[in-house]
Amino acid sequence: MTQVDVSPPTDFIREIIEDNFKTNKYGGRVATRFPPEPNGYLHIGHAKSVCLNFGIASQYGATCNLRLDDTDPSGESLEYVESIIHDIRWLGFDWEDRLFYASDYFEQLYQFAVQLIKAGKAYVCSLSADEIREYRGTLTEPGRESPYRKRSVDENLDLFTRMRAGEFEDGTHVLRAKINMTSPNIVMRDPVIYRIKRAPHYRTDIQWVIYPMYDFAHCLSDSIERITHSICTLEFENNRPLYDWIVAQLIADDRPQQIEFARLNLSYTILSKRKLIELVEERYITGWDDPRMPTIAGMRRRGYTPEAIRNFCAKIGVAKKENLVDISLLEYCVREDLNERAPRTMGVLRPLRVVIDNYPEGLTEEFECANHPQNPAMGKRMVPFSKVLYIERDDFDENPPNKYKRLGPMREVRLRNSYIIQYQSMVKDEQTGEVVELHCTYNPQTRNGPPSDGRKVEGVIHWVSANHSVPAEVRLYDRLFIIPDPASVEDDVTKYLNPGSLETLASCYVEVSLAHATPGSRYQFERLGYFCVDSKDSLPDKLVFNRIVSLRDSWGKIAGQGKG
RNA sequence: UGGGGUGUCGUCAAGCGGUAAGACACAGGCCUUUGGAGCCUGCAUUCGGAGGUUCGAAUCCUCCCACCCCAGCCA
Repeated sequence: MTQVDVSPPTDFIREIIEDNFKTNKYGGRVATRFPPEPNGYLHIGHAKSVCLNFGIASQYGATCNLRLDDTDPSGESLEYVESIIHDIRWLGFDWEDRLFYASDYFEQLYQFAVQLIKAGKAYVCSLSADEIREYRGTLTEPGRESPYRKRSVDENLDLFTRMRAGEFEDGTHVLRAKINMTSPNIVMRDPVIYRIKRAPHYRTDIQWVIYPMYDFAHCLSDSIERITHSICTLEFENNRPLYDWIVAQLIADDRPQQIEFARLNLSYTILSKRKLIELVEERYITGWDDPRMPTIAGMRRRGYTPEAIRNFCAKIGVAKKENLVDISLLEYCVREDLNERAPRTMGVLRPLRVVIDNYPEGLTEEFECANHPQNPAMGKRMVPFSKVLYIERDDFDENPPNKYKRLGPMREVRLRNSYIIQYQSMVKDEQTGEVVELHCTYNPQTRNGPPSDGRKVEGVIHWVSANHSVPAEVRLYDRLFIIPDPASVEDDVTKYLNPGSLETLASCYVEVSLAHATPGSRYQFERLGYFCVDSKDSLPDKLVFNRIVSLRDSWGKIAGQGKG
């Protein structure tokens, strides 16, 4: 299978790395890391960062560590760690034996803090949280120095030791870096670097009651791991001076450099962990792996491939500009990949019964069908044909609109991989007027070609033999939100959830070859889209398919409204 | 009104002083037993705006404008 071309992407980060090679910074060494906090599932935005960090590592023959940034016990859990590990592996990346946890560094980090105190660069502040906020000043007014700022090194050491020993309640003391309360950058106004938090940590349990803050832990974790390029998102730009300050106090050489890039925003969805958690907890969707979710788990269950996601990440590029990537690009990448690898099959989602009047009663023919018309290597399968069939309701119209190429009164149409049939009559429900059955005739000569008189039959529709197909449930998914940029709404974003994001069709029929389709396997239902056997709900005797993505539908555009 | 960033096609995004890549989307057309796939064509005289430097500027300078981030003991 020819791999989608992913020519080595070039971006400003790789430029920096290559500049570093020229100046011999880090001695030609490159080391990156992907540092998620285990307080939620990874989503497509994380995938961008994963691809960036691991991609750079493999491109330069370097390493990328996986580091769980678990410095705040509230909200972090093993479940999230496991999901993160699983998702990154599934995406196709490997960190070998370099799985690290910030919590593994707690002792070292503590010692670094002691070092800072001894250097007179940190102090224990006993102001309340509210007071610290007041002293911090505002965006336009400078802050004021804490009355505790002048504590002696010995007193600070004593207090910090006792903080660790658990002598104090939450919030009574913090350790602060002594930098500059009048800095125009608020981050530099004596930032808190340690807080007391009597909460059990999912890994260290109750061993610690003080935890380092991100700004302190992250740069030093990077240093401990000898990371060279610490890539993070734009909102940390203000924190970079602090990153550099801490590292400058404590690390002798090969100090890591932080580089910020713009996080991914995807249209019609939301990539804020906080909001995603809300969707899960408030049950707006079924869980982190709901196929409508932009999470890796959700996309995996939906049927997206790692290749498609990686290719998407390569296509969107890396820059510093805030962006809103059109979700149609993701869908394009999914189709591009699935078009190559998904075997073709036939399935009827909204069945309409068709009786072939002149077809022998009780006869069953087996037609050999290509699994992939453009790729003979994918082989063939047998598809049974008989007198009673199901076709898609959409493929018959009592009053065909202009340009409609499918079946209608007095029309004929090609059954995909089979005969041309001709309309004879229809049966309607007396109550509703709904068409419930069609009667057609077939032309036995047209199995493998056009009618003998050379008539051209344009329409081709898919079908399934009523007695030889298997019932299935099909879940049709659509974008999660009805507005292009749900992330930008001020009020309750759940108001903009797409009520039609899931449509369940319980009475579908798929061809017999699918009877033993295994969970997670993907197929194209010809003319409809790509479908994946649901890995959670599908059973051998009750198949459930997720629609991964529809096929491009140029008729839907002409008709004005694409239907499932 | 402080500081830090960013502004190139509808959406991403190249471009790094020599006269606007590419992709998605969109619009036409060809082909077709998937209205799929594939193929072809079109799609920024202009780079947030205004000045300036230069033979030449999206790229350099000046001023202006817009948007994003920062006042968690979150990350």
